Amino acid sequence: MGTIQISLPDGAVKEMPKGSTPLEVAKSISEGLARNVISAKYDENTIEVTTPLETDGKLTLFTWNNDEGKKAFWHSSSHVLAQALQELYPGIKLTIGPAIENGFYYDVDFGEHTISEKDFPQIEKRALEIARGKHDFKMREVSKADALSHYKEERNEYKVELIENLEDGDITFCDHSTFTDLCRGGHIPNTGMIKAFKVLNAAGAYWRGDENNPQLTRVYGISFPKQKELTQYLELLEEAKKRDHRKLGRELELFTFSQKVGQGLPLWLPKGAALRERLESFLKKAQRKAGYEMVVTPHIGQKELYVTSGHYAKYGEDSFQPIQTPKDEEEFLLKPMNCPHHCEIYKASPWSYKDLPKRYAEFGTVYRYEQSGELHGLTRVRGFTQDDAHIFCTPDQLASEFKNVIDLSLYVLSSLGFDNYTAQVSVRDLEKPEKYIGNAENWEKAESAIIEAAEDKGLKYSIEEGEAAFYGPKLDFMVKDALGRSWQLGTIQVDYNLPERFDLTYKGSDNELHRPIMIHRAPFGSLERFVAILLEHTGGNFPLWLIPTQAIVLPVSEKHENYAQKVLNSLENHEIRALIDNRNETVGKKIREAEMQKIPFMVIVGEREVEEETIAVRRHGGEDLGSIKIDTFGNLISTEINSTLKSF
RNA sequence: GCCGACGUAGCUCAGGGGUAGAGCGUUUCCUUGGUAAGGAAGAGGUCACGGGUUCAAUUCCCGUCGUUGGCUCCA
Repeated sequence: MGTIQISLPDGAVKEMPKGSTPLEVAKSISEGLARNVISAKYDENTIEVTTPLETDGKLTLFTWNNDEGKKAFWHSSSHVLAQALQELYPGIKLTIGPAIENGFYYDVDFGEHTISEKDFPQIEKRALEIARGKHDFKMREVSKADALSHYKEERNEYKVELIENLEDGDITFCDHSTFTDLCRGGHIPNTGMIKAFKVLNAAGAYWRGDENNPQLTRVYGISFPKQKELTQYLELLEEAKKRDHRKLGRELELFTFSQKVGQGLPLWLPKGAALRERLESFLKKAQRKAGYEMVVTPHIGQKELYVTSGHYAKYGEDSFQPIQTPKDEEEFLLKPMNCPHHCEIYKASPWSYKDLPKRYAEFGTVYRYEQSGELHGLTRVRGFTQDDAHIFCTPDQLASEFKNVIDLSLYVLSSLGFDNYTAQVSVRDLEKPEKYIGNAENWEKAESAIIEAAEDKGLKYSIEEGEAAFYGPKLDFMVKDALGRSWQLGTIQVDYNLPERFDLTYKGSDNELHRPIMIHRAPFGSLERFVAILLEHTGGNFPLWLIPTQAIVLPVSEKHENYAQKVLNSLENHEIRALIDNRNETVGKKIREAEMQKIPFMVIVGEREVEEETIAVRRHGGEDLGSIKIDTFGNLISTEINSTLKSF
């Protein structure tokens, strides 16, 4: 029996007997590692920790502290979930059960049976019993014919379909306890590592993600090596719920909805509207410096406008239906996009290459009939305002214009304290050309323009195939909400198609007419969604420059109201947005309520302050800044604002 | 749009076949209080809406609307 050379990530090379397992390698390093090792990778292949190693290679061992380790842990847990479900609900059909970012799920066809929250405890109980049995996960190779007959016997058409798409010789089953599942591999050594198990949710999910397919039940769960970690995770979820923008929006009186006005149509309350206005003027200022011009367009446009743009063919069916007028055959649409209007603005005059780029910006409110099941607070609504702009430029200008827009977008994100966004380049799906308009050559150009710009700016980005808009590829900035759901905020799109459809031209230096290229861009995306995500990120503690009320004056008693009023006026003269609370309540209560309203500064005035002509300042959270002069306070606020809000 | 859950006072929620309750908020009065809730009294509900079962429905059943967790979609 020979030996093999196993190299480890730290560069060390272990010589081990041929057929050693990753677990044995771990043991040779340390007992502790052997206890904690969950899964392994040999060269580029995910393997079991009990898989014998037969050749030289590079071994990586994973524990719970690696994402790969968690993935194996959760994927293994989904097998346990499946076994528990199969035992409790005989006759169900299992489909797929992957690990996800936080936990795992298993998609199951329950037939006539439905499950709901009431059933979770007994599923958890059974799953934990299985886990405690410390059953080993064992992989075995199965021929395609055997695999097919196994699942045909079970009358599981889903697994049969999966296997039919696999190559013979590349099919493995995984066994543990009495349970067998089609599986590619990547498991923990045995079920005993799973000490805590929670079924989180059950929801409908289409087979293979296609709404034309049957709907399965997706059972979500999460598991941990320690009970304490589950408890902590659940506490984290509870905390996240407190940052839900729908809850904070109500508490901070920013926005509301009315069934009478209509689903998905937000009503901005005065404080929310003031906040929006501030966001708008912030961006307008930056855009002015960046050479944008504001335009204004109406909320409706003739149907023909959207037939020209292609929006009608693509989205007409799923939109608010055309508005009729007294005149026969005249139809208007609520605008779902601003770009067609802006194209017509561009068309209003002839342009020379010397005039370009033209950058038309508008806070344009658009209406889309989003599916009812999609509506969600302010993040997905049917009427919303885009901080939209369209840049019309020559091919020569495209790269630098695109990069300037990236700069502007990053400026917006950083001014609002977003540092954990991801960039995503959305390109077309080459296998579904029917989803897109325009020719391949222009798509090619547009896609590479975006990727080059992203590279040039040193953005870390992922490429998402099939996520492009129907008229062009895009670069999106994605941010997660409190519950970990990812949302698109800013977007930048390159478009060769609308200029063609609207027959936009400019005269080049050769005295010939040329086609401009369009960049669609919105650094916030929509004001509604942006405010929602910002609320969840800040928990309502907005940056000082943005927050509706920066300070509240709290007189200690009614005797100090006159002075408090003077203080308020003075704060307003310092351009501090302040309120006064002169209700007949104790200071303690006023402070408590100001704290809950998340007002950054409480300005308390009583006997001492009247005499000394000062104010006692308390910061949100409790820090006492002591008695200071109003001018000092004014300086403190402006210094703080200037440190977060740089100019563009 | 699909699958599941939910809908009781402005908000958060309890209750349950015999037409309703708490806390906070609100109103009035007392109190003039120094860094996270001072006290008292009062007002406020077609129990989402529409049907059905029942002597009786807010409660049970069905439908509609809305909200919500997912799926699908997202110009």
